[in-house]
Amino acid sequence: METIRRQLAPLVEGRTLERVRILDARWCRPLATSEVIDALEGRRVERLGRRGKYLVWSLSEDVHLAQHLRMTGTVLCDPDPRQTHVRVRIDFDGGPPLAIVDPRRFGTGELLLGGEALDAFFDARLGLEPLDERFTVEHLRALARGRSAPIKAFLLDQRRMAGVGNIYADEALHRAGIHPLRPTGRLSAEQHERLREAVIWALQAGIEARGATIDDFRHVDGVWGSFQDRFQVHRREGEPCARCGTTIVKLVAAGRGTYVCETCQPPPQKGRVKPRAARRDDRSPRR
DNA sequence: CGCCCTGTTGGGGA
DNA sequence: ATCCCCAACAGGGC
Repeated sequence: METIRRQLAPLVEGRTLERVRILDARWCRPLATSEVIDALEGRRVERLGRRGKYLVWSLSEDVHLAQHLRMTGTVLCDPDPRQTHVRVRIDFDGGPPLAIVDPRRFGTGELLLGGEALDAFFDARLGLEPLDERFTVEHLRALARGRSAPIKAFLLDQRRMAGVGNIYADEALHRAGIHPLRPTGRLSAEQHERLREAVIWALQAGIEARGATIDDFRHVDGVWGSFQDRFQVHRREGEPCARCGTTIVKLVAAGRGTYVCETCQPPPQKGRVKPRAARRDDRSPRR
């Protein structure tokens, strides 16, 4: 399987889930597998969509399934019977069956009854997507104001902006010339502008490298590798920075392996922090 | 061969 | 608000 809109959606939209087998009880926790199966079987797929890193199955009678593939999940169409790590199997009223395959078993499927429950689920988890036209520099600055967390943690927090993963964060920070450990709230206005541009650039570069669209997932056999070749810093420890030649180093930020050119991305000052007078316009940031 | 570390993610508890 | 660890497995280095 390659994509949501282009391949998977045409395959499943309009079809009825005839039989759903959940082979891994953890997939739909905390609900029981029987509960989820009962809610899904016999319903028609109205639309297969995407929100952030979630794949969203919208079924008849306003029933929704928010599926996340996490690290190692894939959706396979008409899988080999010997396929390992099959966690969910779906048979339709016609067309090939689907298998949700996930060696590491991090993937999840959340049953959401009604559009309100669906929106509440995502409102609690996802911010605007960087490619959303509403994601302006002003929006970014408002989100960043007053935050002390490292900018990399900020980028990875899906509640602030949705859809940016570890690789995109590294690539964007390198392009913007910002060190991943810089405190989010201390970036200049110009850095916010550069960062916004860089995140959008990184997402579009990834999309283009795979010949994909924004609604496509990365779980495509053989396509992921071609994207890796384009990384500027991610997983390039010990290699020279393409821009300045400095050796790329690896560190940990936000609990994730993080790659950086410390010439292009100057580290924040270490040691004690200078005491700062309280700022006048210290309004509490939204939410 | 075994042990240890790492990882395309997100949540819960400290 | 932030940080750390955890989920469960495969693959690579030693």
